This record gives sequence, structure tokens and C-alpha cells, in this order.
Amino acid sequence: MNIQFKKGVLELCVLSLLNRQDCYGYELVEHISKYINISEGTIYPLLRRFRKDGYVTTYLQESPEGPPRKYYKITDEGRKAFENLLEEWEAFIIGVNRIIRGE
Amino acid sequence: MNIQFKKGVLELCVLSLLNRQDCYGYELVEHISKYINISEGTIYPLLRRFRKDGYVTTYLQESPEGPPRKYYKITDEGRKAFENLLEEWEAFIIGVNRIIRGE
DNA sequence: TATGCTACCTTGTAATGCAAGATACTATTA
DNA sequence: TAATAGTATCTTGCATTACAAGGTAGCATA
Repeated sequence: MNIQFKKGVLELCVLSLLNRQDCYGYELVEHISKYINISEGTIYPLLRRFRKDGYVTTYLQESPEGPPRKYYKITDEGRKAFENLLEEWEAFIIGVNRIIRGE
Repeated sequence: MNIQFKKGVLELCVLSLLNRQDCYGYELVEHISKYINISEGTIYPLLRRFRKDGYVTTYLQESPEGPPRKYYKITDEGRKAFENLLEEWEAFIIGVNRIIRGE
């Protein structure tokens, strides 16, 4: 797995999942790493960035197992960011494919 | 254009173009930036990395305009790297799409 | 007791895109 | 002649970010 591919795309993936439902950090790692190899040391700083940028809010909830879970809830601003990012991603893929396939 | 998307993908694009024909740096910038916004400060260090890793060899050729052009020629090793990178890229896209589209 | 799983977090390192700037050659125009 | 613009190369320093590695803590099971 090429590390560099991931840069920027993880934000898109996380926002996409949060757009469907509130999640806690560990849950996001588990879900995403089914398809893309990521670690917790990547997700937690990213979520802190999101909160700082106003893309998510958080609330605590007790867990039936282990310490309490910190849930992340996407905001309207986060939703806008997600839509922009998704558009950019799709345009990017098209551009890359044109270059790779030789126009 | 999200800067982060580009990381890693530029290597794939450059190798893909060199796989079709020898190019000089400035030419690569012009070609790629038709679809993806990149600058010379990105390409030249990348090409130096490629040479260091044995993915390309170089030769100089006079230009009808401006200073001599440094052409980059892909090696067998570079071609292998390209094929691996392409496979990884395609698998990566599939994974990302699964996450974004909700499996 | 200790092992393993869940769940959170931080620190330091490595990788790399880019802005900004330098250099230099050629051609065109004032 | 001087100035401008285009081609073409390169370097330095900064910002971003993924991750390995480590730490803390709660709960369940052996």
C-alpha cells in the first residue's frame, strides 16, 4: 500500500462515513482499514483537525466495553466540505486517468 | 485542487508518460498540468529521486529555443515500478469508492 | 494475576508538494 | 542597445500529514 496515495483521501473517507452517521474514532479506524490500511495515530489527529475547523462536534457516550466513546457528529460546514472534497476527488480521478491512459 | 490528493499520484503520472516516450522536465510539467495543477519545484526533485532509484537515466540534447534539455528515459526497473504502482493505484481507487459509496 | 480487547491520546520522524527565487539561453520589440 | 518574455534548468525552506511507537485506562476472561 503506497502511503502517499492516502494523503488527503482519508479526509474524504472520514467525512463520508460521518455524513451517514455519528462514529467514534476507533470505529472509523476499523471500518476504513477494511479497505485502506490506516492506524489510530492517523485518525485521532485528523479528527482533532476537523473539530478545530468546525467540521464536526463531539459528545461522549459510555461504552458497554472499555472506556467511554467519543462520538463525532458532522456539521453543516463539514457537509459542505465533504461535498467540495468529493467533487474535487472525482475531477482528480478523471485527470489522472487521462494522463495514465494517454488522453 | 486539493494538494494532498497529488501525493504519490504524480509518480504514477510521470512514470506513465516516460513509459510512452522520453521527456524533459519542463515538458512533463506542461503536459501534466493540463489536468493536474503542478509546478516545476515538484517535478525536478521527483525526477532526481527517480534517477537516484534507478528508474530513469538521463541525457542532454540541445534545444532550438532556450538552454539544453535534459531528457529522462525510463529503465526496466522503472517500468516494473510503474506496473506495481498502477496496480496499487487501481486497488486503492476501488477501496476508496467502496468507502465513499457505502460498500 | 495476567492477558487481551476496546478505546482514547501524544510525540517525533519521514515524505513530499510548492512558493519563491536564482540562473541562463534565445527571440522579439522598443 | 536595452528591455521583455518565453523556454528550461535548479535549490532552499516551509507546511502538511501518515505513521510507528508509546502511553493511559476500563472491562472480561482465563
